[in-house]
Amino acid sequence: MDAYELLTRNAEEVVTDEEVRDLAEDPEGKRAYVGYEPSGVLHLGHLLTANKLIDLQEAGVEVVILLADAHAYLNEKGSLEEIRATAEQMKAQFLAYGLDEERTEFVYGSTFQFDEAYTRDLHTLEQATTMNRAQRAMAEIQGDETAKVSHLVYPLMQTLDIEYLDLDLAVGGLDQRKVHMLAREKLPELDYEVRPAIHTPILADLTTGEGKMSSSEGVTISMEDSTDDLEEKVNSAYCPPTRDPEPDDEGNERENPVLELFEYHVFPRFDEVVVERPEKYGGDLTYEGYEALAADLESGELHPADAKGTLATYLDELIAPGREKLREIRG
RNA sequence: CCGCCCUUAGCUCAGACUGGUAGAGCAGUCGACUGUAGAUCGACUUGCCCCCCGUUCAAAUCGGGGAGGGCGGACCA
Repeated sequence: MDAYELLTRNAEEVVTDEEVRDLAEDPEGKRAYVGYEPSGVLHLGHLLTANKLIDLQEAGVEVVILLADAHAYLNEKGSLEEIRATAEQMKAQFLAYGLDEERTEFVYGSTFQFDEAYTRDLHTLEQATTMNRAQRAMAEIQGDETAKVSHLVYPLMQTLDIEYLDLDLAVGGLDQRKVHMLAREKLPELDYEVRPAIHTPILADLTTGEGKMSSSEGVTISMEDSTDDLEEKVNSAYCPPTRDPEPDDEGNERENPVLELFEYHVFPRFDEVVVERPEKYGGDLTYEGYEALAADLESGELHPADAKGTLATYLDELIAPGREKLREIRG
């Protein structure tokens, strides 16, 4: 797989394609980042962007993971001390998941975001940004909480992080899109360079196929899940035998979350997927890519129940090292 | 600083005027049906009624105080 393909595969959006093509010409030594609010337990949402980071490393790009302790503080996730403790757990889980320790730089936001130069730039950016714009950028991240001044500062800091971490590329879920667009617009106003962004999709809710998987309620698969938890959660997933399900009665678009998990979590990490099936149902099946599996589900060759069992097995394998790490950390 | 409105189940809200220890829809859980899930049937669960004090035989409801949230307070009309 060539560098451009590694950078863009499974991406929902690439901004801009020309800039990323340029980057792919000579990826060695270039720097890309994702910022995460520290969390004690990684879930599939984190792992989806981590998959992209693994792709980037394979293409020769240096990866920076911003452990965004100051951002989490702004977002009222606890004291800086508490936040840093969970950040350490997060770091350990990322490495267990498969990020290359030699090529991954973990940076605490608080180590540079309180510096004088940064703070001055932040205030300049505050002058250059309307409240309306900052709030719109933050809306996806903020959720239902009442808007505070901290919520307006939050995306402005993300904008500056891209400059201060000396990056060539910003990576994030599609929920980060407005923040990255704000950054692309504002960085030149401070005489800094524009950087491209790559956005991963937001996967559908497991049980309904609608909306987002980790939208507050809903079932989330995380590093904490036992093998049994995984089986139970995957088994209860919405899974019609098709890749584009009909909208529900209220007209909401639906995806097939089981197929999405195969596409975005399983196939990027495994060259071959084996469906173990009793003779009664036709015996084992082997897939080397997502398309073939999706086509078989669509045709009826692969029954959803067998797809689910297989999915749970592979997700379990992906999560196992992180789960073990968590167990160690917690004693 | 001043004024008005809101706070009841996980969510959206009814009930308050005319005190009698709470309801609906959605969600959720469990069965039936499908070799998955959903849909569809059938059953079930859910509450410091924001907090404190007071009135009362009795307070979600009335009175006082407080907290959290929303909105308004130039000019013109």
